[in-house]
Amino acid sequence: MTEQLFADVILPLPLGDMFTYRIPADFQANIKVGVRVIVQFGARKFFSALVYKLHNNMPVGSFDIKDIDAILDPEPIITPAQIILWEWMVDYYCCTMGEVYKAALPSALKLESQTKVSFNPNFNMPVDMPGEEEALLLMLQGHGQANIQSINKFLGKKSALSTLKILLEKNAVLIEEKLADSYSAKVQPFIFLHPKLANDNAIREALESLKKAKKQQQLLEFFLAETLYHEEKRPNIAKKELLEQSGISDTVLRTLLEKEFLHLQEIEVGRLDFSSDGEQKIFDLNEAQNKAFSEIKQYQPTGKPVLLHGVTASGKTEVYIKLIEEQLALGKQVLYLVPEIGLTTQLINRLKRAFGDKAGIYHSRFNDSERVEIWLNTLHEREKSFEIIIGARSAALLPFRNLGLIIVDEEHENSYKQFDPSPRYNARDVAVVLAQIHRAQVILGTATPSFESYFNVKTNKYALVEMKERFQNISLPEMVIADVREATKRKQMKSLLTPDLYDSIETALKNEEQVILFQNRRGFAPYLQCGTCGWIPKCKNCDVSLTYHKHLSALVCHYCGHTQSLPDGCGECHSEDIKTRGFGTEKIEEELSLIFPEARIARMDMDSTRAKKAYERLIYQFESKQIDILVGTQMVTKGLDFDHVSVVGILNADQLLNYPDFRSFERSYQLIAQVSGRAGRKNKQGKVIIQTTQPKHPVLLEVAEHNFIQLFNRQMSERQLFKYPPYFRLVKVVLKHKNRDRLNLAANQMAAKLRKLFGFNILGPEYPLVGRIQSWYQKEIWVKLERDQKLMSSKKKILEEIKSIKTQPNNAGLVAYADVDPM
DNA sequence: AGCACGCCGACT
DNA sequence: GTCGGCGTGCTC
Repeated sequence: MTEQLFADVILPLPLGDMFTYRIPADFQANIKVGVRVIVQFGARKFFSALVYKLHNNMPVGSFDIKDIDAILDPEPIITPAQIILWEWMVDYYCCTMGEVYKAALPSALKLESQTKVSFNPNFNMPVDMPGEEEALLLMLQGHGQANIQSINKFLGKKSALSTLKILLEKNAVLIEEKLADSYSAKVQPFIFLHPKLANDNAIREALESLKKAKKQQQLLEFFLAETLYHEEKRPNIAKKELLEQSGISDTVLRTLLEKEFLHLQEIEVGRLDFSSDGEQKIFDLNEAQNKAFSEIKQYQPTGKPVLLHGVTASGKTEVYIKLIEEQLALGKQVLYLVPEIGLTTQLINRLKRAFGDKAGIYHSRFNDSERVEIWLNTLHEREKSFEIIIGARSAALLPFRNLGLIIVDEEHENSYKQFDPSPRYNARDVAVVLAQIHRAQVILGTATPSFESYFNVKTNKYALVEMKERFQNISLPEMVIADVREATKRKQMKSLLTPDLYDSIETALKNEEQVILFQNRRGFAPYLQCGTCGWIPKCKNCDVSLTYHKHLSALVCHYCGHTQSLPDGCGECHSEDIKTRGFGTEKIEEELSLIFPEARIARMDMDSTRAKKAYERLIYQFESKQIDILVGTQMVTKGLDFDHVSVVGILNADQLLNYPDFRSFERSYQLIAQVSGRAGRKNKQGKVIIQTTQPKHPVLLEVAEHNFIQLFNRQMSERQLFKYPPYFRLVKVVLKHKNRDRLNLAANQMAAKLRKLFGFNILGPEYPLVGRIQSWYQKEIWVKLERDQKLMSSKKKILEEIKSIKTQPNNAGLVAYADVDPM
């Protein structure tokens, strides 16, 4: 083999060009593609870069070639398959290798000179610590935290990264990210009986001693009734649950803990089983599931992605579990993608139960050590390694060595698409490419296919497997369209409810059944308005009206979070006649409590689930029937399985239909069908009431008839006519600037250039729905590209234009980027 | 993305 | 006379 003198490396920077370093002679035997190396970049910055290519072509140019400083890994930390995937992502999503590298690797694996380092307090310094390492550790112990520059200075080295790597492996130091989230969010306090009260006698004595402390006695008794003396005997109860259900305060509990009658312990919540359906071991598939299972298997040799279109509650998960089992038996890895980890607790618990510690969860908000562990686990075969990775978007970028199956659950979800920062990839589409590279099977599962995927079925790129019946004889819900305008005219509206919805809720409550109400807007009122002059309070940073949040008694911007107090009067005419307009979840909650004062009502939206575990608590309370009516935003549409929901109400379908976007009908259909799927219980048909002022709207009629095909076909002819996806590819060019005039100038210039290149297939420049966010003015230009061979070169041309506009004089401070397949 | 270099205004 | 504002260009 010829000597390999040079290495092209990937730097964790948004730079398009490759950078070449010389490999010193004594490194040449150990360097490999895919290992990390430390390189100096610029005058004083050091990075851990990734070796992309080895060669002996002297680069041309008038610069000095620097040496590689150190090799960090004995073996590659990425796979050849990943490099192929990254190359595809760079071309397809108009991003750089560096950006993909940054997005893919957990931060502990990409030390940068900016990284903050601190001493790990749990580390015991061994006696034989090498002098340099010991000195550094003592310094860190004293200073608390240090950045890499100061460590370099301290050690008198150009780069201390290799020393740090060793200390990191010894677990002696912590780096920044680890500090930020070192406590995993997975634990929750639980209350146990103290070991001192091991027998009935001791318990009796304890209760006796609390004679004078009524509250304490009550709480202890309540605890015993819920645990030891409960029919489903259990050893503990969640602290939150105990306090909420007993209605006794935290201080009383604390005294009992101090008296050592009770005992508190943090327990990992991930292992907990909230669901009421008990142990669900893997069981046999029913007929429909078996049919789907064997159909999917038939497509395995063809390499075609499978779209699994199964109505809500058709039991897709069981089919997945069976398919996963099979792959595991073959010794293959499985990737199970979910849209948002936080909202899929039920599913994760189920998979965890089925596969135990063979299943690992991966998510960008996970703490870093855990992410590194999963990364290495996925890469190397170990005695105990994760064979199934359940994760959101970024899990598609893990270093799979032997992938056999990818499942993309809820493939229609737009949270698979990353907005910001680059790479702006869609994990669903990345998964399809990844499967191709590994020759693995990929299944896109959903109850409401995205039109893109269904189009791919129609054009024979994907195979279709359908599950048309719901599990356990639950029939599809009855769909009712309720005319709000008519009811208003006849003065039949009860606040926000049509008579149809009101009656249904009343009946459900009477029968002790549950209700879900959906309104895709949080807060109390979307905006306030002056009744005299029409003035509307707006955000000072963004061009949007402020949403009124009653419980905060404040106005909140939903784009930047800016919060201000309520105005005393109109900002223009000083009239005091300020009215609320429209309604959000908060208002619905309030109005309902007036109409149904006896009902237990809860709200589920971004505001009410912000606290840790608040989401899980709500789900638990709803499942255990502590809540009668759940009011929520999109969140209530996500894969929750409830047993006692008989009525689902969509408060305002118009708001969905009238959203100004070419996908609004697709979205409306998906949202309505998904919430509707929550209605229906064993042997009883559920009911869905859609409130609208457009009762004859074709989309609503099609949703009501469960007629997906007709809706799809009608939309397809429109998309074709107006050159939208899936017939055309969209590239959104986004321009941002703090100065409005500069932005407009640049945007017009850009649009003119693009028109020269692509003619009429250009829309804009236009302000997006919100023309200014956090003091940045924004404009968008939409490019519609034909799906042909020129696609790649067209994207390259767009990128060149973006590059050229950014480097033009006066355009400093201009942010410009391309978003391929925007959502 | 950073960061150094460089060219014009307000200050001891 | 200098300090510092940020616009421009480079990093193997």
